[in-house]
Amino acid sequence: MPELPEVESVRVSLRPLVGRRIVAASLHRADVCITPTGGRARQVDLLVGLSIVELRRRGKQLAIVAEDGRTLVVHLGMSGQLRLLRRGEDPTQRDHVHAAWSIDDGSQLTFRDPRRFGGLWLLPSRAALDARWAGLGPDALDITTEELADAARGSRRAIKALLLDQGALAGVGNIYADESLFAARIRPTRFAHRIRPEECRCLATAIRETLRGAIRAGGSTLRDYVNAAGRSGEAQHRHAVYGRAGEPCMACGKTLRCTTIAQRTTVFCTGCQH
DNA sequence: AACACCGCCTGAGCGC
DNA sequence: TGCGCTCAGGCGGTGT
Repeated sequence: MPELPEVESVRVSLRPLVGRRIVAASLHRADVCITPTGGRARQVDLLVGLSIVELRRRGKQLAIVAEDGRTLVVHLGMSGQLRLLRRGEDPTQRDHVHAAWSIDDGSQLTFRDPRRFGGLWLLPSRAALDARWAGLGPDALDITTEELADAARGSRRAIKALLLDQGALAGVGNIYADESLFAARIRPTRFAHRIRPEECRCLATAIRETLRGAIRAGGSTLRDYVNAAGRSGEAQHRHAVYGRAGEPCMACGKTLRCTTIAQRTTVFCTGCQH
C-alpha cells in the first residue's frame, strides 16, 4: 500500500529521469488519465518532447515536472507501480500496464496499476500543480506540533480519522496511522479535540520518526510494492501493530485489539495506548 | 460545514 | 483441483 514512505522511495529511485527528455508515450487505458480539458490526452500533455526538470512529492502524490511547467501527477492508489526499466531490461510483470514513456537514453518508464485506485493527472503548469496541492494538508514528513494541534482543534472525529484525512495532513495511510499512534501511546479512538498539547507534540514526533524510519527501510512491501528500480521494501518487518491483531504487544505482552475507524481496520494496544 | 458512508477494482487466501 | 466467497484499502462523490 503506497503511503508517504513508499512514494518517497519511488521518487528517489526515479532520479535518473531528471535532465532526460521524453521521446514518446503510449496510453493503454485512457480512463486512468485526467487531462486539463477533460478530453483526450495529447502527446504534449504526456510530456512528449520535453525534458524533466524536477521530481516533487506532497503526501502520497508524485509530480514529474517538465521544462515548460507541464506536470504529470501520479497517484499510486492501492496497487500502483512506477517502474524505470533500463535499455533492454524486461519488465517482470507486463499485465495492467496502463501507460508507458520512452526516455532519450533508451530507458522506459511504466505505470502499472492492477486495481486502478490510482491515476495520472496531466497538469498544464506549475500553477495548476500548486492549486491541486493547495487542497492537501502539510506534508506529514515535516509535520510540526503546531500544525497537528491546529488540525485537531475543534475536530470531533477520532484522531485516527484525522490522521487519514489528506486535507488535514498529507501522506499518512492506514499502516502508518496505526504505527504512529502506537509509538505516541495514544488510542486511535480518542476525539481529536481532546488530545492534550503534550500528546500532540508526542504524536507529531512519532509521525515524523515512523515515516523517516520506513523511508530508511525502503518502504513497506505487503504484497507487491516495489520502487522504480524494482526493489522491495523492508519496513513491514518493523510494524508493531499493523496486521498484528490478536498477537501480543511487543511492549507489554497484552493481546492487540482490533476495531474499525473511518472504514479502516485499526489495531492498537489497550495496555500501552490511552 | 463537518463528517459518515458507499463503491470502485483485483488478487490473495480461505473453506468446502 | 477448482470454485465461490471475503477481505484489503485511497479517495471522490453523495448523503446527513
